[in-house]
Amino acid sequence: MQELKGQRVTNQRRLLLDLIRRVEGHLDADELYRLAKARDPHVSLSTVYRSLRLFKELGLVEERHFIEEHHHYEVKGGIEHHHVVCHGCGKVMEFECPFVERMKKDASNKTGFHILGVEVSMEGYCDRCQERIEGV
Amino acid sequence: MQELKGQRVTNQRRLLLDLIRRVEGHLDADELYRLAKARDPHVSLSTVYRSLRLFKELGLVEERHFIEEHHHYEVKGGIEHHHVVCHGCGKVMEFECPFVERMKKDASNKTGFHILGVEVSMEGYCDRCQERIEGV
DNA sequence: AATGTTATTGCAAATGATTTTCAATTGCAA
DNA sequence: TTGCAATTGAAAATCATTTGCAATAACATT
Repeated sequence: MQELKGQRVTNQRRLLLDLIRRVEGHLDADELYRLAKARDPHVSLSTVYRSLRLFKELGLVEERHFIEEHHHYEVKGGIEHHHVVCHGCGKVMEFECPFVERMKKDASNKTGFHILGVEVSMEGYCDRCQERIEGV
Repeated sequence: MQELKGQRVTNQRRLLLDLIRRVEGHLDADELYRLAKARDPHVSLSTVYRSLRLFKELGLVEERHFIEEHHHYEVKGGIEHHHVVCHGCGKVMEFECPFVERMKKDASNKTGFHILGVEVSMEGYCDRCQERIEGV
């Protein structure tokens, strides 16, 4: 967005980005911190946050807002997908949504916004939790 | 979810729910606190949070997760709608989305989840901010 | 390889949002 | 009107994230 001069490729950044890429799924800052510390015991949590913000600004990772307070991060790129979160156990599943393009146009017409991103998040109960609750 | 015994109808709860209902839009906890304090100077912020949580659990209000850290709340009921948030000025607009039912079925088939809620949130730039940025 | 500049780091303290603790108060059923 | 449990306000605690600052490390230039 701004400040694109002289970013440096540091060990911690390499490590962190590598981890985010390797671990597929939806890491939060703390999980990433723990993983990173396992490999390099003196990375700091601040650096994790700072790097996440940088990666986000550079468009390398995306930030997700699920039910919880804290955020989750995943690599950008690949197929666009969306998320269902289970209220029972917190499980997150991804799915592709064939309607987003149409929704985008539709919403743009209705609101006058120039729309950059669409996030569809659903909540409910995963198959396992349905059984547990309904006692099938 | 649990504990549905003996809830009491107190002045502050009446006041808070009344405010949320009266003020249409997307209040956050702090705005609600300020509004409430204007009418009854000694409501506390804790009570605002406690009441919001209660209302949410009772299904009276819904919690929204926009770009910002803190949450926004709006009365449940009325027509189901979704949100676009402007990156430039933070403006939030609502729109109705004709695809949600289809999306819900589609996602349910794909993931096996029993889906209770769908939230479509879009981000971009509102008409005013588009002009400002593109210098039209 | 040695140097200087400047981005980056780690740590600790600061912040912002929300939750909890606890003693005092209040709603409500008896 | 009494009694008890639910609710409240105020302050402290917690959780997620950010920031200030002095020490360190990257990288371009000698």
